[in-house]
Amino acid sequence: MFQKVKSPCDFVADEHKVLKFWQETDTFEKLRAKNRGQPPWSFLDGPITANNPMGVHHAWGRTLKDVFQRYFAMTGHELRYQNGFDCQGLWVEVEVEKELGFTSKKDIEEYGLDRFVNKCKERVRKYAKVQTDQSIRLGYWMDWSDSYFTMTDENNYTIWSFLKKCHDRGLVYKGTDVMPWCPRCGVGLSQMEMHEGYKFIPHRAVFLRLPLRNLGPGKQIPTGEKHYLLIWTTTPWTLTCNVACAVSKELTYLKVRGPEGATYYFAEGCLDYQRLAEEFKSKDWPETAPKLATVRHILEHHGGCEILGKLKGSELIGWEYDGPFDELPAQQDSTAANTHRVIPWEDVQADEGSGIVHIAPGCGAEDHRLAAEQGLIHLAPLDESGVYIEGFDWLTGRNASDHQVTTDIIENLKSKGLIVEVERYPHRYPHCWRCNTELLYRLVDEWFISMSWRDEIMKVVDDIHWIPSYGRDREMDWLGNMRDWMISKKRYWGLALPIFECSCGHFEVIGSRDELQTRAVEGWEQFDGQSPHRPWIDAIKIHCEKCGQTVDRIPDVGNPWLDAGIVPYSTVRYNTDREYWKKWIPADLVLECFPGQFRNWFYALLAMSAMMEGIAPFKTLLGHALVRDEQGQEMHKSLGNSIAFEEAAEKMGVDVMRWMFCRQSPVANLNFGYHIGSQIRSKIFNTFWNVYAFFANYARLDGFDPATGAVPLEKRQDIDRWLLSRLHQLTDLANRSLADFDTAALLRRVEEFFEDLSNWYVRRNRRRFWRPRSSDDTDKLAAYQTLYQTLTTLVRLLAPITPFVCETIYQNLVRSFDPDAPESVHHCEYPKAEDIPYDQTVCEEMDIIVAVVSRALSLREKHSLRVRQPLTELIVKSDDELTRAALERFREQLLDELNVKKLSITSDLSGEQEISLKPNFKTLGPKYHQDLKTISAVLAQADAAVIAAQVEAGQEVTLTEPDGDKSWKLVPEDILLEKSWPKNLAVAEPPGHMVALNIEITPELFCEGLARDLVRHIQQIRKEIDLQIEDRITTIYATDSQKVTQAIAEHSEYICRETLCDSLTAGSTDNGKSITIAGESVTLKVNKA
RNA sequence: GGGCUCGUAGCUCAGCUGGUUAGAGCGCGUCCCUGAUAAGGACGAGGUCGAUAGUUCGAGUCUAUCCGGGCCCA
Repeated sequence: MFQKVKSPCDFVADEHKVLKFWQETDTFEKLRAKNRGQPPWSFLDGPITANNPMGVHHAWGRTLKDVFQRYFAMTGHELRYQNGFDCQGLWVEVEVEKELGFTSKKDIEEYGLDRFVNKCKERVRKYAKVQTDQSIRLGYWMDWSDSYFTMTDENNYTIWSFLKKCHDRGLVYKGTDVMPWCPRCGVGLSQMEMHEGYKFIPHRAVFLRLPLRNLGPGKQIPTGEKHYLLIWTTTPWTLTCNVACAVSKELTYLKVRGPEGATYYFAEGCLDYQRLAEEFKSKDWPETAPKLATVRHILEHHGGCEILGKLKGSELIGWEYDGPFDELPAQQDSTAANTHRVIPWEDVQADEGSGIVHIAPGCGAEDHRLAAEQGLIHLAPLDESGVYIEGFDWLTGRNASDHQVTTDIIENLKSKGLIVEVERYPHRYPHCWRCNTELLYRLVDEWFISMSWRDEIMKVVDDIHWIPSYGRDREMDWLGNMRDWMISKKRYWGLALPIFECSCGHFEVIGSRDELQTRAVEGWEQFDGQSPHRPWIDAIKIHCEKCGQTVDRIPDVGNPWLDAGIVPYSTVRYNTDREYWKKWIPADLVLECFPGQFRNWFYALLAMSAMMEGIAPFKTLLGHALVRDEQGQEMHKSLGNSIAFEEAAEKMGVDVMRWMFCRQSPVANLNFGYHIGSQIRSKIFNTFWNVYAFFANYARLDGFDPATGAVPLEKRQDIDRWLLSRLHQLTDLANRSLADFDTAALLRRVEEFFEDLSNWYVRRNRRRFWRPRSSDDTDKLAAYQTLYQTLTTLVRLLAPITPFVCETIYQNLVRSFDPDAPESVHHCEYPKAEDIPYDQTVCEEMDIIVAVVSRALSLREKHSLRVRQPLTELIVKSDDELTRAALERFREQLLDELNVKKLSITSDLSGEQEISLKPNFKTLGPKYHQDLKTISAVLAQADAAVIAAQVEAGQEVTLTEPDGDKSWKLVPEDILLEKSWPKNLAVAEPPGHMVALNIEITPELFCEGLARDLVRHIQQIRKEIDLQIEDRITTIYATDSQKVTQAIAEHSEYICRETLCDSLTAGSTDNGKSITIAGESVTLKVNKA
């Protein structure tokens, strides 16, 4: 027996009940047991950073992961269900530092590396637990006792083996690069970290002039003349390390007589370039910065700007000049001071600045690269804290980020006569996302993996099915453009890079713990028993195989994407059980948030797997976009628009949340919020639930038994076959879309299906369920069985998407009757289309019926005819065989739905039209002059149908004066036909089905309409006084209306039958309800019988 | 500067390999329906489908160029 179903449903409360049910009955474990030994379906989870509670944005990916895992479980596959936690890296360090109130690396070192690293591990474990609990709440079915952690020994040592492979191929090297550096934290920042901290702020920028020593080798400057390169920079502190100036060979440069009558060189395009003109208009422009002047204005302001000539950039190459700080020991000792010259660089533009770019290879990433190409000297001026090192004279010991230093540098340049202009220049400048310090660019030694073998990685990209397909192009673009992989980070909590570098220049990479033990000559005792992390591993020393010296490990830790990239190996028993590994890798699916991962996880996965085995470690990659707030703004805690996962789960329910994620196209950002959530709940969930409640409650009253033999299809109604056909189509689509990882396509169709189910099938068939109990009511049984099959199929079909509500319904509809049925809906087989009957014609015909109904309702609407008012006739014009068949088949449905007495189908409606004839005065006038009046009169009297037929046939029309003998021969153009529909006919013209409704209301029809109105109001009163569906009543009415009295007299039997009324009598209606129906007043009093 | 992507109603978005009259939800207005309904339905207003050119019998859809937004790389 079904449990009574309450409506509306408290979905959130039910979710908690289901969670408890799953836990108490070990549903998940039983599912795994059931599928053990089935063909594998392999999902590889990208590790989530276990550093904070997960947010609603994580729930998107996790929902999709769960959906596909559940689908493949229901289609009979064995799965691994392994979740992953990302553990190591600066993210965690930063949070632990915050917890401990640390502000610098020094604080960590003083606190003790071992304690600090243990704190990091602790934090990871803590948030792994939090995220696990949150995921369980989401309904994410994973083996939570078996999550992998990237900080495990297995993970770290497997990375070692990867690094060793790289080293064996000669790909590991120590290099120097200029990177953004936080002088306060003493650490370089990766590109990703940079994103957080850009701010639009003004800095002092300078135009300065550098005196030319010559105009190329052997070309002296004429005696008495002064020639200058005009250059511009926003970072005056880097001028100390200038070694060259770059120009574009293609650009045109000007030779200009400028301030002090000297000659200046700069790019032509810069002369009148409107610098930051757009930005100046924006709201972000800092008040402290005035509008920028053009180069022409600056020069004119300082003494003139007279163009002397033009030359190609290529002509400037090789010119030598005096650097701005040649007197510094660093410049002298490195010989940079003697080598300042103009070099070519294709990236130089003629817009901002002067088109001549100051190059300081130790202070800028691009400068550094250019210098490497051109063999320039590097000057690296800063130490870890951003302080000038030895060799910079008066600057040594001072901090480059100190604004006073900038001031002093500018003063120094002024005193040398090199400054042309100082300005406040607003630009987007990176800041440390942790401490807000302005970043500097600093030359540092780091460890790299050469990407000279990138073609090997690119080769596996095409073994992957990318969803969306442009993912492939994005990844290829990255692989083609990426630079060597910087794998080191000068921090504490992370992979210990197994690199031992000897002072003799030789370095080795250790590939395993065993190898480390074999090679260790010192420190093994301290290390043994610890995880391979700092500081314990730092104790180990080996002997250099070249020179025999005792060697330390380099202190750096690894790039965290190494940790995540190795998981297709480290977590799938690559090192211990190769058969097992082969069973699960390549994985069938990887599913992550797209942005960022092309250069992060996807890249690391592909690169590492290409190196390890030369394969792509997964077959399909599904990427999804970002979660935004309801307005489409990024969610930020600081903006107050972010929604915590728990809050959303308890407020909207996770099934609703999952629906929201699944109906979204993964390509587009998702606008997440409660309005959208409640819309989904009311539109989707309430509809589904109400159909279910309707079914269950009536089935319960009627004692419907699902085990009763099925009514044969041919004995069911067409509308039953139609609903099942729709269900067949939906099931077919569901299998195809889920196998294609396309939930959005499925849910759009499910939403349409709910519409069909609720607003058509149930609405149209309500009366079949209401009929009193009788043992041989096959039609009623057919209705129950049809709806039962539909609902029990739906819960299985939607179980992967909304596992909670489907479980609730399944338990009541299936398990309450059949204890042998699978214990959970998630143990069921996924529905198959071929198990559900399909009749294409009935679907097509129903579409026609719905369209005709819509047109007819529209006619009622236009003529203000409520549907309760019966009408005599509906006429549909159609020559189409299918349409005619549809109308015949669903004749009764149409009559009932539209409340009309009769349906006529015709191939020609024009016979209904009234035709009137009008003389065409324009053509008749010139021909008949004074007869015109008579002709008009005769025409008005004539048989319009006959004449119209002649006119339409293009025939001549003869008009004869009735009482005279005059006649006229008119050509068709002389007569204008005006067609109109008779007053009693409302007609919907094409396009669309042509439908006519007879809108004449006879007194009998009016009475009948009143009776229906009365029924409606009595039903409303029943509801208001809280009667049960099966309660009987007595009704008393009072009215002055003749028409109402008549309606009741004529239709009392009908009214009583519909309202379960035992007596309907006129009388006193104290406390009755007064209503107005069709303009007539009546008071009703209803009592329980 | 290069790569990718997006541009459809006031807002959020559908629109498959080109094919009748470009759709839905929300919002707005006017009605209607309701013993499954904290619901629902109909109608209306609201669109140069970013622009231009091309291919085609036919372009929201394909091509090119441009404009605008986003992401990535430089």
